[in-house]
Amino acid sequence: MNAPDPMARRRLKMWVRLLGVTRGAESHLRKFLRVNHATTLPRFDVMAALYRRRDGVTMSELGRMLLVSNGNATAVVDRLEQDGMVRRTQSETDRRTVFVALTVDGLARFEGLATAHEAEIGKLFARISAADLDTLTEILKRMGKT
Amino acid sequence: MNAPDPMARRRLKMWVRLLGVTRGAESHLRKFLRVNHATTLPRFDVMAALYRRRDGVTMSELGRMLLVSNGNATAVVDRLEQDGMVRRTQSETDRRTVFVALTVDGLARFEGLATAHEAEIGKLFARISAADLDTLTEILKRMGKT
DNA sequence: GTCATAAATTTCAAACTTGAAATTGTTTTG
DNA sequence: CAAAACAATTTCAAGTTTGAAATTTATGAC
Repeated sequence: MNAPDPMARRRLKMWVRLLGVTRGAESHLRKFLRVNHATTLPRFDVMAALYRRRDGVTMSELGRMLLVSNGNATAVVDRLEQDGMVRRTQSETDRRTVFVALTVDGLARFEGLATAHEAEIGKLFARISAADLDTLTEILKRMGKT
Repeated sequence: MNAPDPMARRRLKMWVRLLGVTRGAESHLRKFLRVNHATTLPRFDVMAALYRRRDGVTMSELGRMLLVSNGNATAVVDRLEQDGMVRRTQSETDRRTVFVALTVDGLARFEGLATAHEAEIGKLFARISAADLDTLTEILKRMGKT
């Protein structure tokens, strides 16, 4: 019947590991952001994306950067806007498109968060050797190219 | 001011890649399960956990296996139970604990899903060389040991 | 120019997820 | 034994996430 493909099996094992490590780290980060900084991972992710693109991005771009749906982007941006971290601006040239950008407050807030976040990631993955780190990043980079 | 730690910076880059690859793959799988098999990733994950532990597991164990909260486990199991894929049984010896297990239907359903899922993972990661695959799995295995 | 098509965003319902509080049951300790 | 401490699960409110449908605006074909 189903000829068990050994390569597919190995790929599956890899995927299970990948998912496990990622979920574990996400869980840790979520707790870190909540307890130490009264925020959440999705909010942080949105702010990080807006920090990289300081001039502002459209809602669609934002969704694409974070690999989330439009509806999701809308919801998180709504809440960040209510908190004054983020500002929406309608495009002059195309009235369908909306730009989002960090406010001054949002920028200041994010810079604090980013420092703490980077330090926490540093701790979280402290046990990985420099060699493993680079190997891993390289392989992941290759995997990302689709 | 903040002495930028080069190692922490590299760890952050790795994490961003890791998250990107994982989210991309999750997205793909979610769509695959929805379109081709009318189910969802969390449901699949629960069924997979119950398949590995055919005798049944407690709700707590289930949550721990999947790295999700108790509340989450309860909700997904509720829905799977309504669909007849899963059965709850109270423990005889400790009336607080509840065992969950696949029903006969659930088992049959999962076996179909698992085959298709493994094949899809095979396709999804087909471009990774065997060498990269093993290196990656090894590194992830080391990372998981916490 | 009009109309069909496409694009950008929001809205919506349903599902998922979390963490805290509540419930129920067990165990330990004074 | 009584009561405090602990454990397993569920309930709950809030937030996140999805994909589909609706809305608004732009563009291309005729």
